[in-house]
Amino acid sequence: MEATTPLRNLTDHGVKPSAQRLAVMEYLMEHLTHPSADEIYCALHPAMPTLSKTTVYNTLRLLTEKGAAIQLTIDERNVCFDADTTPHAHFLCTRCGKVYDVPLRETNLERQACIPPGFRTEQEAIYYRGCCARCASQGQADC
Amino acid sequence: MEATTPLRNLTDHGVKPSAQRLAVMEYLMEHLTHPSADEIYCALHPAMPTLSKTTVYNTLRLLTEKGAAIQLTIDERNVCFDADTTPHAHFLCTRCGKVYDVPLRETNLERQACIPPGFRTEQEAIYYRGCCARCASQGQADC
DNA sequence: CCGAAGAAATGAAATCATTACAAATTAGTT
DNA sequence: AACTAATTTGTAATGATTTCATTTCTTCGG
Repeated sequence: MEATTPLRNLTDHGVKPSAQRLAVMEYLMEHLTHPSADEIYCALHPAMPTLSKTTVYNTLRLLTEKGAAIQLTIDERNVCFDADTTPHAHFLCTRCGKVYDVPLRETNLERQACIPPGFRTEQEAIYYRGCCARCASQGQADC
Repeated sequence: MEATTPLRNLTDHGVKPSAQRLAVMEYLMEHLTHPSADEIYCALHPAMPTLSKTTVYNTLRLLTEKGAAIQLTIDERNVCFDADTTPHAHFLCTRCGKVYDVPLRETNLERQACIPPGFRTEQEAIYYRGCCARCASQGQADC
């Protein structure tokens, strides 16, 4: 699934490429660490000094609208993004703040809940919160 | 599960009662519509003019820490809250913004994903987004 | 190759949810 | 009543995100 390029990933999802959009897409594909808009901006800005934060926000919205990326609301502090659009869950460590990918046992997630008739599901997400292995081993009493 | 009172719901979860905490808890139990902190504040303020928004935020954090309520991050605009702490999923209609409860087929949600060893899960959530039945029927082309 | 029209990007200012903090109030205890 | 701790209050700060008017690119016909 990493066999595609940032450019193809844009065009395949109907996003007209630009230098900025390519940069954001490339960053997302190379950093599957669920970065926030601000993290992406700060990482890209040195090499692309004219990049504006608004453009990063606009691009991320476009990417999620077109299905080229996923928007995660697992962290109440800020939205973060994932270029891996295949079905998987996420785990937020409330100690270190890191968001981990978690594989799913079944891919047909909709089967899990009884969505009432007439409702049309467009996105689904499974979020876990807790303490990750690293924090648990290094951690204090509450871990 | 609605067989308890706001007062009991507080004390059973180790929350020392106060007029403000009771008011917030009572509002949550009577309005299972997943209100935000601001909605709760605006609803309670007329009858309790000295109530401050900070207290609402503090109380909601306390309630979720003690397990007397659930914090939902399904809406990226603001966190919202649910006094129903039994396992169930949520559906956000991106048209009207309403958050619906969705029953689960299986209650052992952790079985669903492969949480790596050493990770300790403290909360789990299943979120759906899409178009609710009401918006779909009233709705425009995209519904 | 040139210029118009539309699309995209920029940057500054506004918005809005949430938090920080210090002062005031209330509750609990001797 | 007096004292201490817990709670509440209100204002100010923070910080993510959006708005919007202006500027810069693209594209495309002539």
